[in-house]
Amino acid sequence: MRKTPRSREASARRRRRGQGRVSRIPAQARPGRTKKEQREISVARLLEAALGYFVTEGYRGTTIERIANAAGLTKGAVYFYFRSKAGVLIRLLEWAEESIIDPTVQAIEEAGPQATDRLVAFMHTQSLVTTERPERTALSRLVLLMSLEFRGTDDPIEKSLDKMMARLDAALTETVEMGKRRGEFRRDLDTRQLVAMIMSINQGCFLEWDRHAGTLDGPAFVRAMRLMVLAGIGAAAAPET
Amino acid sequence: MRKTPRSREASARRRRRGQGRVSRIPAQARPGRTKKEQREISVARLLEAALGYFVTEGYRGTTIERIANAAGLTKGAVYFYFRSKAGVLIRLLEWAEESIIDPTVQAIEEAGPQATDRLVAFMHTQSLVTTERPERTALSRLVLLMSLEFRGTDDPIEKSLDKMMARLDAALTETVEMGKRRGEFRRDLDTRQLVAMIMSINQGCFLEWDRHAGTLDGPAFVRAMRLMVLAGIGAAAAPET
Amino acid sequence: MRKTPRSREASARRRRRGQGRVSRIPAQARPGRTKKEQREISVARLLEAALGYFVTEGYRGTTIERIANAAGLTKGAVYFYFRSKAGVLIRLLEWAEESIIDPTVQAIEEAGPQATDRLVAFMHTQSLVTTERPERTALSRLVLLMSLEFRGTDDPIEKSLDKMMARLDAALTETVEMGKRRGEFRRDLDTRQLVAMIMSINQGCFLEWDRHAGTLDGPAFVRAMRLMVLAGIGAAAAPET
Amino acid sequence: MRKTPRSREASARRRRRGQGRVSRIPAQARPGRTKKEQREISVARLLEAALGYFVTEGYRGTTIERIANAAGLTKGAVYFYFRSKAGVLIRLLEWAEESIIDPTVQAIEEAGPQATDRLVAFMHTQSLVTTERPERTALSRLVLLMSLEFRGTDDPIEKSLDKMMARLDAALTETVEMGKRRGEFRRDLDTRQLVAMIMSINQGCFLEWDRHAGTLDGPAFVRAMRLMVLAGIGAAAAPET
DNA sequence: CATGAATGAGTCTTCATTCAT
DNA sequence: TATGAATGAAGACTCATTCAT
Repeated sequence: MRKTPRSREASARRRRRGQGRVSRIPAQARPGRTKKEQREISVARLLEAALGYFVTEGYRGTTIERIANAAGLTKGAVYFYFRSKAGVLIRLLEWAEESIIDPTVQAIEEAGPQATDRLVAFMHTQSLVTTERPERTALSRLVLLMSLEFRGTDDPIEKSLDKMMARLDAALTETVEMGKRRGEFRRDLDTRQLVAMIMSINQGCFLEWDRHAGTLDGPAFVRAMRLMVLAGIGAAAAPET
Repeated sequence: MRKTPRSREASARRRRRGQGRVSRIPAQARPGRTKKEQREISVARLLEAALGYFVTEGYRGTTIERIANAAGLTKGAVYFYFRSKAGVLIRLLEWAEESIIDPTVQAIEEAGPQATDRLVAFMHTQSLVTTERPERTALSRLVLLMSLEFRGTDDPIEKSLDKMMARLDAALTETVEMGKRRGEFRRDLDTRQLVAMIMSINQGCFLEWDRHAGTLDGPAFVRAMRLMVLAGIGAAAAPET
Repeated sequence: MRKTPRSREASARRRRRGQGRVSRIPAQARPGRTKKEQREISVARLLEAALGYFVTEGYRGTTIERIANAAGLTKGAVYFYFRSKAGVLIRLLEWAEESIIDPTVQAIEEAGPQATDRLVAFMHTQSLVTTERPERTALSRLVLLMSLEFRGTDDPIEKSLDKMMARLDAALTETVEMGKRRGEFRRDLDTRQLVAMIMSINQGCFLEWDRHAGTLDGPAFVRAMRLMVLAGIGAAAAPET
Repeated sequence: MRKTPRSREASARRRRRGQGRVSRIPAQARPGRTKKEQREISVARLLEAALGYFVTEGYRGTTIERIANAAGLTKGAVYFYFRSKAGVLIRLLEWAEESIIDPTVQAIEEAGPQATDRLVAFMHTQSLVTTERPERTALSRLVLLMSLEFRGTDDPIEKSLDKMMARLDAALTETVEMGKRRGEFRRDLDTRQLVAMIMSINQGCFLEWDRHAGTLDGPAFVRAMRLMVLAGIGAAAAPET
């Protein structure tokens, strides 16, 4: 029993002396593309592959080689496009900030005048479940998972993750304060606690969703989440028992 | 001169380890202890050290050597007491099952006749925050974190983790069903979704608590959580907006 | 400062290995070689080094590092070319099958019509002593030695070794039966025993040859062996005393 | 696939924290024995266990712990009775010298006046197969196997093994010379070669016997060996073909 | 643009050996 | 007489990273 987290799959040994190699069309062999196009395609494939592995096997659990192979390239190519393994994650995190955090913050700001609407906007843009753009869900998960994996690491990556989370905290804090002012949200709980609770539920739902991988009814789950949060935070909420 | 088939001459073994490590009194040198006592002390220290690292650096991120050193022992000692690195985790998980899952399930069963009481009992025994027995919090966190790290691993550890989670699921499912029957809980949401939500909040709170490491007011946070869950799940919950 | 989940900072890696090892020109630095050539050279060197150590120090007694160093490479290179330590042996065994067993079986089949000729062919192709292609002797020795070292191991290597030996057994059995039919060989001994005896002498001679490492006169020894076997197995053999 | 020569049997993990330990009557607990008796019993058990493992798994392949456990004792006990692992082998080798080499040399000297008788005596005392005193066979095998394993080791053990072999060589040399003088043995082969051949056959037979573990008819095999050697070495031996 | 060879630090694990009790 | 705790030096194997082509 020397296995463990995504252990040394026999698969990785497919390598050998290059005889039985899975027929893999070398990325550069594809015809009729400018270098720039090729570059973009390769980078995109690499990032997608990395994203897929990082959110399922973790950062440490993913080897550069697996990423490269999944993208139809070799290890060296990763170093051609990225400074290092961390560099890949950093790029992914930048992508997450652009496509998750920015839109979320923006959606909150652009939502109607009611705090409740803003809260709903927050939950929806987090895209817990989405079939249209699956990589968005993966990116959300990435932020959550990497926060966990890099917690207490003192790594620049931790900082940048913290920064992203802080942006969400800030947007939510503003929303909660507005909600309280407007009488939409309960006032018996500290703003800080309320924000923490919203984030808790949001993140917790990601975890649960993953845990039941596929056996949970997506739309129903999202609806349940929305109802729970609104009921829990609402002004109408039952007084302490 | 090669001795006995490539032997480890005892001769040349002059402790060359002392590169500044904390001066460490060899554990066995401590006087006046029976072997049984010594064993218990060492195992306990090792488990505590492992627990501490596993929940902060992750399983993969923790080396056997660090665990050993933190316990004032050497790598070899870990292998004297445990079969392998996984063996350490397994023992920790057994401990978690005994001291977290068992009491939680029991507390739910022994709580008053009301489903609400049972739900509160669940939340309290999960002991998100506790000063009395800090290792209980760590053990809860361990279960959560390891579930993440071993997800999709096909490792026996994953199975045992799943089993533990399933026990909580089962206890909560029963409670939710009772609550619905008795009119305590809302009926507009599927039991499965409700249970998933409770678990989500529970787990999400762990995450948030960690994330704000110490800057959150414990009791207030726990109270917020309780209020949120009760409001969200309660019969009095506001109908869908 | 802990970087990327417990990362191997490239930074601090200043070759601190140079503890007097033979000055070793990094293999890849050698100029003017295509990758294919380089690969072949490295694999060949590695296999030769491994063969040399395996037959003198045994499989267990040989470390990957020694093999690598003897080939002017580092441990990592061995794992670049072979799956594992066992993988090196397996490749060596394949080589042995091709260059020892195959030719031996073929030589027996192609030898003249007389069983005696076939037997002589068997002994000669086993190449107990040969100056032309010294690695053939080493490979023969390897098969013998590894059979011993892996005996009762339940390792796939044991199986493949058994298979090789079985091929020799089969070829000899056929030869002995033919010899008996044609009246060339004695009939007072069971075929099975006769075959076992031929193998015994063959293997025993390897052992003795090794034991007297160089102090025995090669050609004379081989001649003695041939005479012994022929006299012992011959039809003219003296009846039991 | 990280196994190999008698690899890390799961069995060795039977250890654990002493719960499921196989019920093992502690050697020292047996009543009504003087210390001297106990000593002798323990040493004997240890030596037998070591012998059994050394000849099946090899010296390197045998751990002190396995020896101890097989003898119903613990590792420490081995160090109580023997200086080291090598010490165990040395004692075993002394035993082999006493019970194999000495009797063999003596039997040769005491055999009748004919060289042939002496040669037969040599082969018989080597006791390739014997049911009466199985440890004699094991000890013979030990000498052969350890010669192989320690070959080229520069270890004192190698020297002592060489010494033992040299005694057999000497006795055989004398016998062969006598046989040539008396016209019993062929004179067309150098004495050295003849002696080497006899040793070869003797050792080769051990190997073959082991290889066919049990599927060979013992008495018939021994008889075949005797016939082969006598025919091969005899004066009546067929002239070179 | 990308590959393949090679490196070496790091990590798990094994095992002979020591020693207090 | 013997045990159990503990050590530490290997040794197998992994993987991020470098570099010539």
